[in-house]
Amino acid sequence: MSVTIKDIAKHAGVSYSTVSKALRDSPLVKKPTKTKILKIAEELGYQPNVAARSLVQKKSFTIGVAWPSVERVAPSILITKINDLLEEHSYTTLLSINKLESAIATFNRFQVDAILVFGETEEEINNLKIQSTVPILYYGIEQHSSFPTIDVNRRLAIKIAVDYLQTICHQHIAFIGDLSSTDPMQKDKLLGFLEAMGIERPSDSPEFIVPTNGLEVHDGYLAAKSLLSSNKQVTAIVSGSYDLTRGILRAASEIGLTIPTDLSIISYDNIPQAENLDVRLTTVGVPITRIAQHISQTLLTIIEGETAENSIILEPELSIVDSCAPLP
Amino acid sequence: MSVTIKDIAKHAGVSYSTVSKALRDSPLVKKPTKTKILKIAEELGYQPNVAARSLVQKKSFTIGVAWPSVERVAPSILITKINDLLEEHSYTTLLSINKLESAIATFNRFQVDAILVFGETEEEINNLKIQSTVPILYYGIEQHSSFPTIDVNRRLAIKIAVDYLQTICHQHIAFIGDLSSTDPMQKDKLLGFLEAMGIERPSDSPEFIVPTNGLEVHDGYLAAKSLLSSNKQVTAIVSGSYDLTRGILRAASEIGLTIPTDLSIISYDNIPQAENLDVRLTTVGVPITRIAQHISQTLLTIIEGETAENSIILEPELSIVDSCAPLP
DNA sequence: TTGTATGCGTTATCAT
DNA sequence: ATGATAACGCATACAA
Repeated sequence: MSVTIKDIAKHAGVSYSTVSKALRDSPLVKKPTKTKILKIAEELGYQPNVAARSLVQKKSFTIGVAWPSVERVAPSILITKINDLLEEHSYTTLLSINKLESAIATFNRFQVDAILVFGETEEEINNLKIQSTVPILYYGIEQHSSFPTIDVNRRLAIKIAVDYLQTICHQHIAFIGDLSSTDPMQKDKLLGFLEAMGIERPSDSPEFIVPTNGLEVHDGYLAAKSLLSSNKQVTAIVSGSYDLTRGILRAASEIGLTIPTDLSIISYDNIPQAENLDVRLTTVGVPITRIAQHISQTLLTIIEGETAENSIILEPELSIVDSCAPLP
Repeated sequence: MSVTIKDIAKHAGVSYSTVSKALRDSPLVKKPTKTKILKIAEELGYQPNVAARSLVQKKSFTIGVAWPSVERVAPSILITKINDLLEEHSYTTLLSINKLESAIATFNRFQVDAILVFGETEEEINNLKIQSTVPILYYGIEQHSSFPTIDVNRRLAIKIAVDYLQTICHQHIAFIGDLSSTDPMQKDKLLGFLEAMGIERPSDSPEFIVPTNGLEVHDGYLAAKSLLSSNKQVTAIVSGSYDLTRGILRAASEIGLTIPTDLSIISYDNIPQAENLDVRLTTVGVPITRIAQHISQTLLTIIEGETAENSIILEPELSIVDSCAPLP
């Protein structure tokens, strides 16, 4: 049986409403009584009952995150960041790994203050039978006007990378990316490459588009190995993800290519580079901290009831460092 | 504003206590009224308020999962399975990625019925300041008597693998595993290898212990490449994880070794092998479905208030298939 | 400054 | 078979 404010009241010899005020640090209660009550609460290991509180306040200070694909690594870093930011505003995040439909139902029953949905396709969202009382924010689907959405412009990111390579005189530029799944995020990157290179269909220029079988380091390694061992005169590679890039670097070093002298690389990326690589990577993308800030800010806004702007698209930045050099 | 049983009552022209009974499918209410009420509830998109319910029932039918390290892939498959099993008993799981201390606090405030803690070290657990009203089950720490624990005998698993290889005449057996972190689970596997081989310290026989820099496919690939290119006469490899094994297979095939003719491999593993590899792997470990069943069963038991057996250790199985053959 | 009373949405008990 | 009412833990408007 857990301890309630009434227990504290009994110990302190005051009424339980005084305890309630003291715990909420109300100015309506004298310093001495307040400290005394706080001390007793501490000793008794009091934890406020969210159920009771959210019943009366109609607010739980909790944000539900629907996350059907726990297996994916990239979003998990983002979630951690968002969680930290929301914590600063005294909100807690709770994740559900159920199917989207039942995750939303659960969060509604729990009366969370807002729901964040991660990387579902637009079709899944439109097929939802459920109507949610709680406001929902979607991340990682294509822009759409009928519900609030926040996303990253991946197409433009890759385009920026290619454009930059071209301005520093590269012509034989290859794209290594994962096209094995139906993941729209990965497809978007290819589209950016095609657009920047002025290619209509991938089949028009298959020699410079190297599809991988996944997003792991080894997938990048295999793709780069096959590309670089062939005798195509590639001078630059645009990589679809940080992990793929790590594999590419490994392949290049095995073949004896120096970065950026023999080969330039720009990596799509929005995660901080913890790992110490041989080269500091030139990257393009939206920094993950910026994404996290936007998402948590938007969540707080829609909780306030102010209808936030629908369809926010974050624009990528090119961060030029060492893995990329102009052609003579 | 969300719809309550009172709203339904108004629409149906009955008292709200009747609605409550109807929704809970009580036999105390007539068929016609029941169906009518259910229909209205459906139309109005009614979702029961967990706060109110758990306040009076002192039960939320929810299990909190403390999961501070979202980034790791292996446990996520396990969580998904546990979630499915609990769902069959009409329990919902909610994950928290906060630090253990605040995750437990949150779950206590939410009055979840039980908490499952994933892969913390014993030290962290002993340092917890917080006292939890809610029963806690720990997974993936060393056995300990003072709180309920469930874990897998990894040491024995690797030992079984080595023993088996020795009975089929292998002598030059190598171990490839991740020793880069302080993860006790990985250390345990090494201990099993040392024990089975009769080695005191790793430094006594460094040529057959190949540490990797992580648990990814590529880490296994690199380790195997260096091991197999050297001229040590290794006839069998015991691998610390499924991903490492994938890398090892890749390296072997590049070098031109046929499995199991030229090289036997036993992989530690407790995940189902979705991927189609060239060889069906001989594995050792506790099947993940069995782990999930034990965990969810134990959770339900401790919720009932029956003090479950402390420190359950699941014993591994050897599953002999194709990647392993006797030496002539 | 402190105490009393009311209501949040639901279940459960009791009366009709 | 249905309705009225108390109780769960808490916040808050109001009374003292």
